[in-house]
Amino acid sequence: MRVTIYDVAREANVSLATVSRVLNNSPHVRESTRRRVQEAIDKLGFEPNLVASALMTKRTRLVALLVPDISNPFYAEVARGVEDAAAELGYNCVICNVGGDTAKQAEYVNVLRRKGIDGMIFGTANYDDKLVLDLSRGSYPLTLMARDVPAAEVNRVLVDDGAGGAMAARHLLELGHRRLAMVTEPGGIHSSQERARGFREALDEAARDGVEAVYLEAEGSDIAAGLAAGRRLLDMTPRPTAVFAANDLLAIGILQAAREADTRVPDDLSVVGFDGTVMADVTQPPLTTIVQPMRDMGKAAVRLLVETLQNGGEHQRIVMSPELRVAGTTAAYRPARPAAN
Amino acid sequence: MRVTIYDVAREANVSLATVSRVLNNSPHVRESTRRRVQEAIDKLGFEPNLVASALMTKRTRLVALLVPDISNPFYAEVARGVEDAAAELGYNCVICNVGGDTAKQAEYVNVLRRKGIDGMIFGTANYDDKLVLDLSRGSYPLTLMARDVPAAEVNRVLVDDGAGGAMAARHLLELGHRRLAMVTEPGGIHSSQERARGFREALDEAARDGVEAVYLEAEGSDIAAGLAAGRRLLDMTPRPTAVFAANDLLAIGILQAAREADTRVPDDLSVVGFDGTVMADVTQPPLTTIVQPMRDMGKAAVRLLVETLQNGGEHQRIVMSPELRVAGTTAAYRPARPAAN
DNA sequence: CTGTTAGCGCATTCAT
DNA sequence: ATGAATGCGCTAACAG
Repeated sequence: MRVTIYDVAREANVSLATVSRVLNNSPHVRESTRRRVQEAIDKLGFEPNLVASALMTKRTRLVALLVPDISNPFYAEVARGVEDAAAELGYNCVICNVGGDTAKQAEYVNVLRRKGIDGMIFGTANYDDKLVLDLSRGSYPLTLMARDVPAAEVNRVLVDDGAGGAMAARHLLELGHRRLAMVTEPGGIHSSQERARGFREALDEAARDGVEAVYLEAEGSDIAAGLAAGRRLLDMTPRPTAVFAANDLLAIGILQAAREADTRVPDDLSVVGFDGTVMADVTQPPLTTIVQPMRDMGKAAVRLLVETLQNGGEHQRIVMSPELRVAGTTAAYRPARPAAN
Repeated sequence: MRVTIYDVAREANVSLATVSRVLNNSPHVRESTRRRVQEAIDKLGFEPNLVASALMTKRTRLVALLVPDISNPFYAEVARGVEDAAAELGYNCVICNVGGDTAKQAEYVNVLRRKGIDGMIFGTANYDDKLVLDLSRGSYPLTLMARDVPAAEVNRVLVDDGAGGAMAARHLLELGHRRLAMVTEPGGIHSSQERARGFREALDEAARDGVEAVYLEAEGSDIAAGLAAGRRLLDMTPRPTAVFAANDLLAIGILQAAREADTRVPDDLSVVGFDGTVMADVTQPPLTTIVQPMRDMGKAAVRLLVETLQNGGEHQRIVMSPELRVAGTTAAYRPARPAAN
């Protein structure tokens, strides 16, 4: 970056301002001068310094994506959508793994703002996230992604978790299951609670014919937590014949627990997951799951954010619909089970 | 970002220069003035604008990571390492999905440079990548990651693919397999070829007792390509008793082909993958694979890059060792197979 | 349509 | 140890 706008101006016998106008496609430039300037640009191989430009315009065309962990397939898929849409719109995307650490997250946000990042997508936020509320009050451009903070004035891209839970419930009921279980994520993860609510309500609607349901809270959100929860589940008497897990990883853990216990899936236990990550496709049998449109969610998040950046305007809220993908881990309830082995 | 260094200077009754010195921890500031300035900073809630700073210093403390696809678990894991190490060193990380498109990649790089990105990590590069060579000649700070461009003067973090291939070969030989296959990625993917070379050489060393090996080139690098290759493989007569796939996804595809054909793994066919992504853990049985230290590779890549950014100096080359992780898809060759079903 | 004049917010000489 | 002056490379009024 050595040749500057000034060099171009001299080469083309015009002023800085004219070069700048050409660069920014201002309509107020005669075609012949535009060409002359363009030639000078090409000849000198001039490439505008966007840092200098950002200092004036206050826009870096950089957005940030904050996620708990980019190596988690769900967030990786979302990130793919975010980056794709950002690139399409002329933005680049800064990625941040914030884990669960609130202080770390605040520090990240602070540095990013000072670096001139135009706006952020939060793939992680608590229900009453102070940081989000502060940024929202300062009207810093934000999109929340798969996590809501009801009190904040920001864009949102959500998935109808309740509807997803209901889909799982109805699927299992239709297969004839009457003794059901759900494994939820620990603590106050809002989306997990919503999935449970939808599941419960759908069961309640159908409760006329003696449906029982038990709810287990896992001790984490990963495969190991699913395995532990699965073991507890399989020890229960009477044992549920079908289980809905709040995410795919938990479901996969439950599959492992079933294998340990020589419980056949789906013959002796039906399992439904949530997310539809690539992991669901490689289990054996492939996991029946409630699919979130991860990539599209990422794209939508960027589009809302950029819309806010460029046009301001009202904050938008997009609620996407999950979808049941029936694969190999669910089957009709069979009252009379053949002896195994 | 409304309060500037100038406001602080007035508040503390000093000049801009002094405030700047305090901000940059210059030793030439009296302790009492430093404190006075610091108080003014705190009182006003001043936060330095890093864009302005970058315009002077030419350093944004932003690095970019270019990968084919962040939703690919291998790159997601690498990205996790990159971002972690970057954060630790005070850098942020811009992520870019460049797919296989050379022109798109060049365009990305161009914009990133103009945005002042300090250096880049290439998780994708051809053997004689023109872009990498150009950047290298312009002495733009670069680290190549899992892909080499021999002629370039840049940092590198590589994995000993040849050694990995050899590990796979020796593992299978030790299990008594004598009729082997390898499924490679298509075209000129250097790492895949190296894995094949290591595999072949290890077999050659042991060739005294009649080892046969066949090499299949898959038509892609994903599960579908593995499935197709697996079908071809299982149709061969005599059929190989063990197969080494150039990556986990291909291996998973082969597992699926085996299932289709009622070929039991590992009883009737042993399968070894390469990478050690999370996907390898959730197949049934879990995939025996050659593990790359993905996260550490990402961290090392950043460290080399930042080292170059801060101290210049010689370009470094780190070669990491892969590791055999024996799981459930490999077993001893059994000449007399019991009738199945 | 084009040129002149000011900055954006900070770092960095060079004096003192 | 501190201050005054200058400029990083560009955009944005405001004239003309």
